[in-house]
This record gives sequence, C-alpha cells and structure tokens, in this order.
Amino acid sequence: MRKSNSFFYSFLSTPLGTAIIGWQNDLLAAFVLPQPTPEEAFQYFQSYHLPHHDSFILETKSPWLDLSDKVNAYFSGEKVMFSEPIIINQFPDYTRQILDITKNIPWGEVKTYQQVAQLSSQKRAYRAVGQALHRNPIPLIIPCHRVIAKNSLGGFGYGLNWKLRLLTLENIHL
DNA sequence: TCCGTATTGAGGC
DNA sequence: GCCTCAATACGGA
Repeated sequence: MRKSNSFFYSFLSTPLGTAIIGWQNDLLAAFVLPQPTPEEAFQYFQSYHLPHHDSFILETKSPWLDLSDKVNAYFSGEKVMFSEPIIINQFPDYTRQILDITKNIPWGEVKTYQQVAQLSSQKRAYRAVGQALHRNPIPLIIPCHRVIAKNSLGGFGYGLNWKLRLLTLENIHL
C-alpha cells in the first residue's frame, strides 16, 4: 500500500496570540498569523489552499526547533530572515513564480505589485500578482506584506491593520 | 467561456 | 486631491 502523505500542523503560542505552523514531508507549507484563540487560527488554516494530503495530524512541535523563537523575535522587532524550505507546488506556475520572487524580498524592504510583475515572466500582470499573494498560505515566511501598491498600501488577507503592523516592525513607515 | 481581483494610469472635475 | 473608466493577466467556476 502506498504510504499516505499526511499534513502536519502545530499550534504556536506567541505574545500576540496563537499561530499555526503547517508542513508536509519536512517542507514548510502553511503559517497562520497569531489569533486571539486557537479556534480562530484554525479557521484561517482551514481556508488555505494546501498541497494535496490524505489527513491532518496535530503535532506538539514543528521540525524546526528554532522557528518559534524566530517568530517571536520577529514580533519583538528583531531583523529575522526565514530560510526554511517551503512547498507551494499545489499552485499553478505563475502563482509559484510570484511567491518565489516575494520570498526573496529582504527584511525591511518593500516592492510594488508592478515591480514584482516586472521581475516575473509577465511584466504587466500586476493584478495577477495581487491575486497570487492573496493566496499565500505562508505569510511572514513568504513576506507578502512587503508588496504594496504604488500609491497606497494595497491589500492584505488578514486585514490592512496586520500589514501595517508588520511593516512597522520592519521600520517601514508609509 | 465568463467573472472577479491585495493594480495602474489617464482624464475630468 | 478624489472620482471614474479602461486596460490588463490570471485562475476558478
């Protein structure tokens, strides 16, 4: 019988609330920003478009022992780089391309939707960039909050307040 | 096919 | 500045 591919997840307590880390085959696949309750965090988790899996398995710890420390350090304003290997192969080519480009935006820097489009194979697809980022299942690690509109903040799946808070943590003021 | 975007730029006021 | 409106590429139904 074929080995089932399970999707693992783990709750993570932070000063801002309960977050969720999700992974498959030791590849990071999901992250939920801290929520007031685990139930709310799990709702976000369930709404994600995740890689194909047969079952969910709740673990007490993620495979990345220092990831929770890094997340907490990030929320306390430290310059943190996330380099954990990720899996996003559930998405079409262009979406993956956009998420890859976005993952490479360093801490403390921002790009516009247009700039990201110009780095991709479709230089005028700035609207598709927004669509792709909206589906990002690994916020923070794929720093979609660092992509803004040319003359405004743009949008954010968790609400613009979250986007503003994350950018403020990185000393970016608009 | 058609439709809705986490966009952009131009034009009118 | 703040409206509209059209151009535009992608992905889901």
